[in-house]
Amino acid sequence: MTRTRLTAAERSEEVLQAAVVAFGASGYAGTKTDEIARLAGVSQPYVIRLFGTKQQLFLATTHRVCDRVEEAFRRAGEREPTLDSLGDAYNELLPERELLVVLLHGFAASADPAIGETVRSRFGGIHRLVGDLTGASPEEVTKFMATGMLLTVMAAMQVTGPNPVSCEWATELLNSMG
Amino acid sequence: MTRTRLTAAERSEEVLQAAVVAFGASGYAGTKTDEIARLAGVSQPYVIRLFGTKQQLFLATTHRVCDRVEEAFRRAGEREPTLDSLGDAYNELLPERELLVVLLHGFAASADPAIGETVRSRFGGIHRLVGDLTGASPEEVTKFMATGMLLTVMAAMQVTGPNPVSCEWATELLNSMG
DNA sequence: CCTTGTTGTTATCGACTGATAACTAGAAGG
DNA sequence: CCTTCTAGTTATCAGTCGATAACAACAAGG
Repeated sequence: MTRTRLTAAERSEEVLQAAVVAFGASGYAGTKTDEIARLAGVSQPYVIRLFGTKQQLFLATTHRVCDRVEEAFRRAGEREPTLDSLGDAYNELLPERELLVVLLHGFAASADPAIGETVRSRFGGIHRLVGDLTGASPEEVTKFMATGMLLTVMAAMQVTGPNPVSCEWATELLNSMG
Repeated sequence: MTRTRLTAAERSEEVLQAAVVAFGASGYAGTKTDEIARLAGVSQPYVIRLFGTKQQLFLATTHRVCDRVEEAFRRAGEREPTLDSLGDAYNELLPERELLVVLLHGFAASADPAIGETVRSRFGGIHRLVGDLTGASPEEVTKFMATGMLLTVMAAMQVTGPNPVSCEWATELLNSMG
């Protein structure tokens, strides 16, 4: 078995995907760079060399996740510029549980100045994007964002997404979300 | 200055209050037991002896926070059994930012089995309590919980509560929450 | 073929951190 | 006063984890 050699950019991409999974599972402080390295199939020091520092890797991961959310929203907006359409798009992101949960971990880690600033900026950007794409009223956009946060929290608690823990209250919530 | 000697129960209470602040700031994995000890004015090994383990201390902290939320809801429900009344009660909890943010850190740390189970159970309990106290429809209760999660996330991002980071999108969200 | 640049590794450090053990000290009861 | 129980400490370990440094291996161009 010959190890495939990739360019630094290609390998960084693979590490980033591994980072989404790992950070999504255990958060910023709770994830070891070694775990990410194992998932990506490289050594731990190489992960550090590619991204400089664990914090920078987490920031890159956060940006990646936000990019994907915005991309999904934009695509949905092109198809049909309504909140329902964007909501469907968000729901289709849910199966990749780690993706959205990385967001939550970012919010939670806002006490770190660099993370806090990044997360505030990206969240604001998504909020604005939703309004711009749909032209919905501030009240409607707020309700949309609130529902999104509830869904994200439920994903973190593993009552939504793949292999959900069965919970009566969870099914009741999901049924009454419209 | 003579050190005041307290009973184990009294000291545990002080440590628990310190734990709310510390865990609220840095989360489960990101908080060191030594930091909690410093805040409580005792030595780090004593914190461990009082609670057995860092995880158990975190679980106790989560229970404490959920108890306080439920207590606030119950009190508000006695005064006036409406969602608006409970919403006001939640807003009055907001100034103690760490309190609600501990919740968020609990959700985020759900990958740990013990924490996940605890957090699911308590969240379900709060959801049920809100319905029981107000008699509101499932749709209304869901919207209430969603708004609560958005507020909690905003508290974590430090755009609500004391000394908020000023953000246009944050003020817009807060104004359109009814 | 050999030099050079880039991908990737192994070895290792140094700081941290939860937990344990052993000891100290204040209070209560006789 | 003395014993005993509990509150609390200091000292310290054992394992972790991010980061650095030095080296190895593969590819490409001359």
